Amino acid sequence: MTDTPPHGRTKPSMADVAAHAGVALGTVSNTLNNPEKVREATRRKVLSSIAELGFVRNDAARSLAAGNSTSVGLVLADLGNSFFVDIARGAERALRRHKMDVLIVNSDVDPDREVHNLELLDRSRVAGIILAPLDTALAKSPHPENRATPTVLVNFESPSLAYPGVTVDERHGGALAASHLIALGRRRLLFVGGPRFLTAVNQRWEGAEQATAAHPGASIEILETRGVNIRHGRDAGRQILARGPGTYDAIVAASDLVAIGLIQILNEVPGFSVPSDIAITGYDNNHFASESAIPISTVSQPGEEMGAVAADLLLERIADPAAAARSVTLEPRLLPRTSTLGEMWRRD
Amino acid sequence: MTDTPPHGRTKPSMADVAAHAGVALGTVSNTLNNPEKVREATRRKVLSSIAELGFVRNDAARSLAAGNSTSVGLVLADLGNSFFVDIARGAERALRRHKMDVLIVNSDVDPDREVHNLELLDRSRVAGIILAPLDTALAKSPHPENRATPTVLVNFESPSLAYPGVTVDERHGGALAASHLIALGRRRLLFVGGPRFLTAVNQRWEGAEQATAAHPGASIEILETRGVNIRHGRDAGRQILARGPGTYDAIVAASDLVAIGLIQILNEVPGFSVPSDIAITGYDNNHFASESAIPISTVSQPGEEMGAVAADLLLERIADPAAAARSVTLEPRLLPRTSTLGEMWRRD
DNA sequence: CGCCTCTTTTGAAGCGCTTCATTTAAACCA
DNA sequence: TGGTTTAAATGAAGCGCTTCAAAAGAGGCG
Repeated sequence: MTDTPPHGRTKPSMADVAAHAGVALGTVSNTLNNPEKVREATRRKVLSSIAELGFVRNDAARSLAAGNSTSVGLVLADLGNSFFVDIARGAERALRRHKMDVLIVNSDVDPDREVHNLELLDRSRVAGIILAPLDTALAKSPHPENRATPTVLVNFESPSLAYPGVTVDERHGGALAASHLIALGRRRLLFVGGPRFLTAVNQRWEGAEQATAAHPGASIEILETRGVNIRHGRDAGRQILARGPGTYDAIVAASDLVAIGLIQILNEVPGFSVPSDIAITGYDNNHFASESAIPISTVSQPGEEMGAVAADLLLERIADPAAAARSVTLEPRLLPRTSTLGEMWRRD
Repeated sequence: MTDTPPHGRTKPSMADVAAHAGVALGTVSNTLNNPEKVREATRRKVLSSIAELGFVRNDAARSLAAGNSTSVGLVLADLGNSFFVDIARGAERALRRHKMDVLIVNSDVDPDREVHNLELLDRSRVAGIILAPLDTALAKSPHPENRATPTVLVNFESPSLAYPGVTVDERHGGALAASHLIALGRRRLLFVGGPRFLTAVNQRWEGAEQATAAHPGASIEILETRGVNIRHGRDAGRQILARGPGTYDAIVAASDLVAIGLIQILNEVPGFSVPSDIAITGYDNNHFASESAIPISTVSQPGEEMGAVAADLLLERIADPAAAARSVTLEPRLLPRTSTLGEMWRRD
């Protein structure tokens, strides 16, 4: 009945607000962006007009005019993987301190979508991009060596070191697991994981191998799997049983999921048990690693910290795009639990 | 040394491309948006200039000028919860068919951040928003009844039905679980979950209660917990043991995590086992529900379908914002597994 | 009261694009 | 070949904002 602003129909612009408040366009802009430049009375007038009209600033116009953006894009390889969610959380935490927002795009393990998402963010003119690919997918990117948008890599090293990046020392992680088992008195180790062409898997294996080699009397073999999911762990478990229980007294699994699969199969054998007969370590500190029936000793990747460090590197890069790319390597941490320590370890 | 375009320095604009190709600005635009209006030869010239200069269209400018956007915002309550990731996947699948992109923002269970994220997307002038809140958080939104951006709700019903929405029939899910247990011959049921003020939990309980009431001879009690994580399941398990094993012969857990916790505790008791002594159902079809040592019978929420339906509703709304809000309720599905069927059920 | 300084406010230019009324070139037909 | 259609290309207007030089207003002081 009245002529109150229509309900969310046409979105009011700054000009509408200015007219309604009886001030100039620039004053509205200042009220929002440089309030200290606007007299108290004026500011109040403007703010109440904004409220009354339900004005919402158009960020597309803002960033076009200002030539910068306050959002950062985060390209994640797989939202189903909690490691990437941790990265997102860490990045968000760090960026929120600088009043920046995070837009996440999910590539869902598909390299084509990763490229598409990268392009999407380029077009959107976000302030910067944090790219967390799955292994070697970046190679497929169209402008791998020279992206216009400031970019930081997580979990994968730029072959040319053209980008700043955050990685975790996978070799050290593998070594940590093997050393832990050896320290517990185990001698006949087996590494379970694959495929080997996955950089992370291969480095974990190399680390485990080296650590074992450094210890006379200990030996390690490898059982290559086709993936690192629970299913692959179960398959591997059956193969191990076929080789005869007692062939190995410890397993370094390439992932927590593999470890869970192994335990499910091995624990089915009467009179055989984890960890007394075979101690097992996982990798990733998957949420369920600590929650499963037999809490799994694991190597923890500092996902949140990686995200936070990546955010910091990105902010540096945005501030000075010309500076040399700085790379950070974080150390994984061993979290011993029941699957190696047995009853010595209790939850909580 | 040469004056080739500087490496990713200043981003070339359409005007640069036009100059380089020796055509008018509008022609470049047409090459990109209405190629059929441009002569073959011209188009090629433009395209090669684009490639040569490394031109990337500025979407902020595009959507400002065009007055529309090709991205949809997805506000997720908790990326750590695979249910929400499923929703994202479904929405993406549906929107990709219409060449629309999805930007995800994570509220991380914080209602304030949810509001902030909503505002962020409003400002970004995305084409529409799919909001998947955790329970009743929407009530905190500043303009709950009248958002300017087309919005669709997932997993939570708009109190005033002002928005289209997709929900799942939680009551039916609870009934499904209870009926299943009763059909297996169980009679002394217990519902474990909480807190009750969570709509979903309460409705699951109501459904279970009604289904049980419909069956003479069967009874159901409730054990309210403070949350629906594994920890809460373990706590509840200890309480149940304190009441004496045998008090109940079946449990309807409000979530898979609770079910896992319960099983961990109950299975520790010698001579007592799931499901022979107590059958247990979970809820959510969490990824680990089928992968845990005792695969858990569960009620599956069609997360991906919910996301896809939400996307369709949103597209409808974008096309005709004035149309009445349409709401869709999907039915959950019971997935019987070992935790109720025992050895009758085998993985795969 | 008048002059000078500091604070506010103004409004036009321009960010990079889409659109569309015009102009120009090509194609067709008698 | 001249006139008419149709296809292609042009370029100015304008999307909603930030910026900034310039104008206006407010104080301050002798």
